[in-house]
Amino acid sequence: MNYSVSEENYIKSIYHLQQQTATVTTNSLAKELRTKPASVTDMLKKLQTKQLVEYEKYRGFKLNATGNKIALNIVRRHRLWEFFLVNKLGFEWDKVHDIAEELEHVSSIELIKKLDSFLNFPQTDPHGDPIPDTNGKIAIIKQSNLAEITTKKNVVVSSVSNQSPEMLEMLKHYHIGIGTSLKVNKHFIFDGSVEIKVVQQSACIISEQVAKNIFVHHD
Amino acid sequence: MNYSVSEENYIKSIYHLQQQTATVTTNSLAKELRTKPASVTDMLKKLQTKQLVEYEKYRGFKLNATGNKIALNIVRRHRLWEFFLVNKLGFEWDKVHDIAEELEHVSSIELIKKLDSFLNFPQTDPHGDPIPDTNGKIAIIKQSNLAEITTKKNVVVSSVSNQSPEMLEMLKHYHIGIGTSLKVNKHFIFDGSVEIKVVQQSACIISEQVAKNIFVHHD
DNA sequence: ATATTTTTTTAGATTTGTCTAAACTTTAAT
DNA sequence: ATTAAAGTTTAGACAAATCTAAAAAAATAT
Repeated sequence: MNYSVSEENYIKSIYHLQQQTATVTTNSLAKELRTKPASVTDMLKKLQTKQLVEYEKYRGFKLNATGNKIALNIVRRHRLWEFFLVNKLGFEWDKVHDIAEELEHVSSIELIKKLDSFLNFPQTDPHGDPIPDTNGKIAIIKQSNLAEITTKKNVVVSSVSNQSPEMLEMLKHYHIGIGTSLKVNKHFIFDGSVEIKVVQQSACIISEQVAKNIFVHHD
Repeated sequence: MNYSVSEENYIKSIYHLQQQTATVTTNSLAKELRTKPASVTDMLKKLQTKQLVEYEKYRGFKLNATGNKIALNIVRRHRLWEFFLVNKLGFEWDKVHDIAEELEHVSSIELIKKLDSFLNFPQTDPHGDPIPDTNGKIAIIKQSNLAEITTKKNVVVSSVSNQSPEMLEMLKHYHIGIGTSLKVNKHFIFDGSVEIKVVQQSACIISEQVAKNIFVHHD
């Protein structure tokens, strides 16, 4: 089965919202897609008749198994393209989202297969998010952010949840990227700021807001 | 100014048809786009109000300077993607057209700039067709096909006009590709077939039909 | 428990791109 | 020069995706 660009965008957005709340509301989806609630209702009826969502009037909705698989396929394409854009074309990671958003809808299966192989089967995209495999299997990387982690342990940056240019600028300044090793020295209770020590850099302090956006796993 | 996928397809098709006849007819464009003449008329009115074509009722139409520039930009994107698909992802040249047809509509200017650079600024696509530059300048490669060329000269295959799997199969069999050096030994008047000698291969005879589709330039 | 606010859905309209069938031009044939 | 055929345009309809405004349902506040 083939889906329109619009349908794919809805499916993908529902998927992303479900990562936070199991069931998604009309309003939240409208906001995510920068559209109006009425449009969401319309499209949801369509997705329901196509048997991709479970939907009950006024009650919210969620993807069923089929919908989930499709979503993961779109996410796969998106993240492979992001990897390509950053690692082959030399884009900064804060510039690739919108372009990948267009590329992900190109429908050739063979294309994605060959792209994957060309990129050498990457496991995560440039922001550290895992790339689902062909069957829609996605690695669950259990990770904690720098605000909640216990001190004195060596950790590796696995992903960054805020991908804005402003965040990228900060991270560059601190010499932090995906894969960077660092250690948390101390949490300051007063404002929640955190002192960290990036390898080969002198220790520095980051605000709680920044700390919450940097996710790490134990090496 | 930004154009819809549909508008871009019309512009590109008009451009291609104009290579053969200076002014394009409704029917021929409908055939090219696999749509109905009525739809063509509708879209042409739109392109006219957008000032991209010169159009007179019942009289055919052609791109104006603006339309031409836009067309060349689309052709540029298409051919760069074809080059990428063949030379980076390892597609056979007969499989890339439809995929490039989708990729060409991705709108980021920066993307094409970086892709061009990543591909090392190729001058021609995998079929030997020249890639227009950013300003819409396109090299006019004067070329002749093997049916019309005078014998005994060393020539280099510059492009192939029929890009079907069947043609690719033949060319592979004869060890002919873009850039292959060969010599025409003899034209047979009876059926128009041509004896050629590909470097490092023994001489062979190709039909007139094949000969007409292989274009060469003098080395 | 009732009233108010928020959220969601419906009804009806709009835009884009397409189509069919009928009308109209142009071209070709006698 | 008429007629027939071919090509083109118009008129009106349709599907997809969106919107606004009004109605309906659910959540919240008094």
